[in-house]
Amino acid sequence: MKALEFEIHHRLDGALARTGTITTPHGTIETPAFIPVGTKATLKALTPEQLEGVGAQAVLANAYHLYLRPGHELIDRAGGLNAFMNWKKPTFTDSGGFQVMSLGVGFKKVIDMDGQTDEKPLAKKDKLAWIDNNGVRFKSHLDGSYHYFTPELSMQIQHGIGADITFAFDELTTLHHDYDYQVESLDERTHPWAVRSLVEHQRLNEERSHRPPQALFGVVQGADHEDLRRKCSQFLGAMDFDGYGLGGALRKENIGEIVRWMNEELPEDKPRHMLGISEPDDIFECIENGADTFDCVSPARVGRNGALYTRFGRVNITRAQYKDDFTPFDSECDCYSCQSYTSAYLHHLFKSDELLANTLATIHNERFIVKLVDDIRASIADGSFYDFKQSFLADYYSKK
RNA sequence: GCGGAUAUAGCUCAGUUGGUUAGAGCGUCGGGUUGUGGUUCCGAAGGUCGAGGGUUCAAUUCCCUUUAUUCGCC
Repeated sequence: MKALEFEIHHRLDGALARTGTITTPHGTIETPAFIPVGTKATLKALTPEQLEGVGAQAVLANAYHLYLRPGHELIDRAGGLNAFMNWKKPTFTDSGGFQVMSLGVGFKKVIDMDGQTDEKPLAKKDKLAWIDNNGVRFKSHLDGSYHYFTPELSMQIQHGIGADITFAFDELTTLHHDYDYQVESLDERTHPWAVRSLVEHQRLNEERSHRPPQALFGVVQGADHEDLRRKCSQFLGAMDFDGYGLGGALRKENIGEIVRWMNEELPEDKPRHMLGISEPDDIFECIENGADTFDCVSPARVGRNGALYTRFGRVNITRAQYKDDFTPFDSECDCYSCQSYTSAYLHHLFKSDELLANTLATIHNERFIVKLVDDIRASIADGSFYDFKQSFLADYYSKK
């Protein structure tokens, strides 16, 4: 059994977009696809059946969180992530590399897409991560205990968890780091760590032959510098990864261009996963420029806070206009929430701080983004991508 | 009937010996959220300080009257 197979089915003329299938030991993913995030082996507020109900083809969990609790050895003893969380389809795990940045530099606006923020980095005393060229020292946000992550440990954790697709341990820099730091980060950490991740990964796949083989994606960094993005893509592209993660600080206004720089250099016959992206305009840009899969917490997070997606943009269900609106929130939506409840009821659940609010909002938002990417996939297959993009985005941002 | 207490934002209450545009929590309204540090962050609106009169340069604050609520006693 191979860890991963990738087939390309359709291509978009004049662009890097394609449709295809990623096949893993736990099933197949039709791409492009949106992969919901279940950080701690659950998509908050949803059962696996509900997650499947929104059309999720896979789920992405986080090595850092599961290492701290309940521990990757425990998940291994449970039979792996799929068995542990009762999820039958493919799984991904992030390496913990994101936490190097979020716990270390700690910008409140984590990705800081536009690079223009008033947010200050964490003061030294508030930092929970310290980086060196061998790895990263973390202070657990749960109990304050110290842990030292290396590429090898990240891979051991990700193999213990047992996701089908894992990611190399990398350093996510921000747009606030200067060019020299970006160069140093690639040369001293992200590149050598990718090599070490791959070596340890291959060793673990042999050692753990009783488990289904796992795939490893290298993660491209380089912030918004074309030379660094291309250089990193070439470096990682020459290695024996099963696919690639497109990561790091991405400037919102030219996210498509940055993705193109990477995908022009990366091997065409391997899948590319866009880390942490889910806004509709970003998704269109990234797919057009060759991204195959996406993950992001945003649909779930904003949903739990009462912001729901519609064809005409994102709106807060807590707004007074929904108080006595007895129609479905989105009459065009085929999700369970919109098929079964009114806006007035959703509004009431949020105002009352009821748990079901989280469930219904998460179902709607995840379904919305999953379906959007499904529709984009169909539009590439039938050649209507540009028309679909134009009309969708015109509606979606018509109010802004 | 007598005595006491209380009246400040929609609600529950602060308001320091009288001193610039009277505050908080909750609620209301609007916005934010992009490889998650589980119920979050930001902002806004809203008050003739029960009413009337008086003292004072100045009253939510002191005095008088009155109204309402509430407690206790006949």
